[in-house]
Amino acid sequence: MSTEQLKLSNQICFPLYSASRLITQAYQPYLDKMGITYPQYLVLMVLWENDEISVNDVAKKLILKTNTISPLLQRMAKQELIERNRSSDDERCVKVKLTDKGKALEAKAKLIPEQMLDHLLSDSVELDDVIQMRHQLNQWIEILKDKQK
Amino acid sequence: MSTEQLKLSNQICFPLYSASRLITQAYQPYLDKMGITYPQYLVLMVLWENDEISVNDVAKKLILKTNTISPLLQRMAKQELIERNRSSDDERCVKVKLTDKGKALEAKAKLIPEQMLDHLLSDSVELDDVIQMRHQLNQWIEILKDKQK
DNA sequence: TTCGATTATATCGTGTGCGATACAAATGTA
DNA sequence: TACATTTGTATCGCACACGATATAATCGAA
Repeated sequence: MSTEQLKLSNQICFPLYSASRLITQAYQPYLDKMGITYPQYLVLMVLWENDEISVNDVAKKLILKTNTISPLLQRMAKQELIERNRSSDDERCVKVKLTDKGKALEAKAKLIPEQMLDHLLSDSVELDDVIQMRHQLNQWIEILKDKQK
Repeated sequence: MSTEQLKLSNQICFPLYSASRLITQAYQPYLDKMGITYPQYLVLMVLWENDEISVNDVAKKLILKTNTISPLLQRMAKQELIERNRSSDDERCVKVKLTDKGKALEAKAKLIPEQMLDHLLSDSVELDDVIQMRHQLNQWIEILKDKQK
């Protein structure tokens, strides 16, 4: 195996790590206007698609563990963006749903992607490149999720 | 602009965020054997290429701010992986270099990329795909770094 | 039916990331 | 030379991530 290939996994992990942070930073001005963080924005997106959903299912959709999601949802409940309620079916289960305040953010949030796209595209990174990358990343994520167990 | 395109920035940001975390998790077993974290591994890689380097220059190479790097380096100094010394040229400047213990990790660390590559490649994600993605990500990072200011 | 295993959530400790701020050393300029 | 500005580092507060652990509710097999 060549030295070039030996270094490749480092050379792909670091760009992923950096690009992820930089793009999240590019979201920040828009998220600041809404008073939320990027992980909180992800939770809101899940809840706009799912009326009522368990802590566990939010975690699965975001590929996070409940020990991350649980405090995150507690902070969002404190901000009155969501409501947390024990399920009557299964007393272990906590169901989460949007408050009116949480729902109200949807309109503002829906404008973010369009504004972001201007930041993300350029001469060297075009729409087709991004679509291709998304495809590769999603396949990769599926593989890595399986190995995670 | 189509709905598909409007959603694209979210659909690329989340995969980047998830893939970054999942790949870092895949590194974890190897890093655990060395008793370091992924950001600490990045610092070591910088120091294997640079004998003596300032806190600020480490930060620039890792695209992080000094308020992240500074405590990180302090923890690494406490583990005796590195030494921190005020520069005599410029008293504001703190120079960092590897200890023998830090240098000793290099041999073990150099084996990680080869082992990782097995985890990362598959039928659906081949070497060429990864090389292509790295290229795109690096171009993207340059653009986003400029906009960061 | 009982009791060990599993599941859903929460808590704790540690290590990042990052905005805001502080402070001393160096630099530039009148 | 004075003195405002810039630069390099550190500190503080907060919000993740995540491994380890705890606890209660549910499930499942003898």
